[in-house]
Amino acid sequence: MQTLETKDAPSPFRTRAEKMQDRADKREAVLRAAVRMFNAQGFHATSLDDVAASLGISKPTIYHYLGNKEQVLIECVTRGLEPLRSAAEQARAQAGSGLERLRRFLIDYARTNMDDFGRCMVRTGDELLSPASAASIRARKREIDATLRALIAEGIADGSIAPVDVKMSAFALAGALNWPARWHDPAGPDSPETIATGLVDMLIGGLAPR
Amino acid sequence: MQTLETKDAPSPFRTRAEKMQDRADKREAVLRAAVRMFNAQGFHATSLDDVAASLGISKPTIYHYLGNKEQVLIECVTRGLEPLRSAAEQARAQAGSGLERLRRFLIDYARTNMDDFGRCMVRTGDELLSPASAASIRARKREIDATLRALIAEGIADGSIAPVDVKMSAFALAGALNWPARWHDPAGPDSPETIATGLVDMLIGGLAPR
DNA sequence: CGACAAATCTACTGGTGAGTATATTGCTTA
DNA sequence: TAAGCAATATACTCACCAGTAGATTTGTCG
Repeated sequence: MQTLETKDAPSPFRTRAEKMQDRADKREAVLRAAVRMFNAQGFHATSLDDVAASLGISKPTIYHYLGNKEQVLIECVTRGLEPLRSAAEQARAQAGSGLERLRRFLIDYARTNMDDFGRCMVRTGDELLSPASAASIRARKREIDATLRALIAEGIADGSIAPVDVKMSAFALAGALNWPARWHDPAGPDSPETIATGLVDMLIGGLAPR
Repeated sequence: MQTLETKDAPSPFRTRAEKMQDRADKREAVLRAAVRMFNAQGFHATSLDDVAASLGISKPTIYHYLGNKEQVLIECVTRGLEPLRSAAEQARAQAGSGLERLRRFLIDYARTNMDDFGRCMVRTGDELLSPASAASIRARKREIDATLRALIAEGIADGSIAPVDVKMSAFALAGALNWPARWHDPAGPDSPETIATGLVDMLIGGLAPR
């Protein structure tokens, strides 16, 4: 296998690695196109013919790369979930008070929910998936939720968080930070960063004056 | 028109008023059946044949009462929206500090979002409706949001609410209180009442210790 | 009574969209 | 060079479902 590559004169003969990369890139492009259309029109209202047309390819090509329509959706949701899983992992490993770690996590959580895959993940209810896939996705979401609750509980234990009801607070936080998946306009004036910190600071501080 | 009615021996001959009531009852039954199925399986995945079958009637009967499928959905959303509009009206008219009035409103808001029509209203995005209907629904939702923001602003003005960012707080509150439309299980242990007050109190108090 | 309207059915049409069968082209490898 | 595989297309099939046509029943009103 020729590992030497001429950088400035790209050969039209692709190595095996390059071809795998090509394939991955095309898969990726299909997913990006699909997720945008799912977010804009909804899953059921988006046909794979439409997705294919938007890329200038034909439907069987999508089947070649992704198997079937549900797979396309599952892959989109999975990609939306992954950064959350990773943020949760980090949060659990980090040092600092419960509140500090929670705040960091919540901001990541909110930011992630505003990108294409995150929005799709939030908006995809169980009813769109086969029972088996729905269960698997639910399980992964439950892990995120478990981390959220653990961070709240730790904050309460170390005194950095008030003695709130853990379950209720977790629901309130998740709801407030999932909601932008519905309304956020990437073309709007507020960046995801600004929105994320704005929402989180309000949730931490509450409405009542101190 | 015979206004005399024998209470204990109901006649099989219906008056005009009774017949109008009959008609309204049937419309209502169709909507209840439809909204349940929309919530359980999604709008696109629910056929009117299914809805009809669940009532032991046939599809043309639904068309007789409601025109077409979009009308069914619009009617469901409208019914979900009405209690919110009414709660907003009340809140604007009431006396008390901004925070007190806001709290009352938020609890009504949360409760409403957990009944069948409320859930449907929250979950029905613009993409399911024709542009015209979507615009009309959006306008009504904007009014609710305007009330929410006004109450927050008044609370800030009278000192019962901390000087938060009004827009951000409104989004956070709405998101947290809409979220139960996704996860609340009417058969679960917590009553809508309990959940509503739990969420609202957490949002008012915040996470940070006082 | 006879005409009309309300309520309801069965049986259809027409469109859409997921998924497939099959052909073609060109690269890779024995 | 022949076999095989990857990538892609065209052109289908099949199921489902919104919406409609038209018949039927029944109660109402002139």
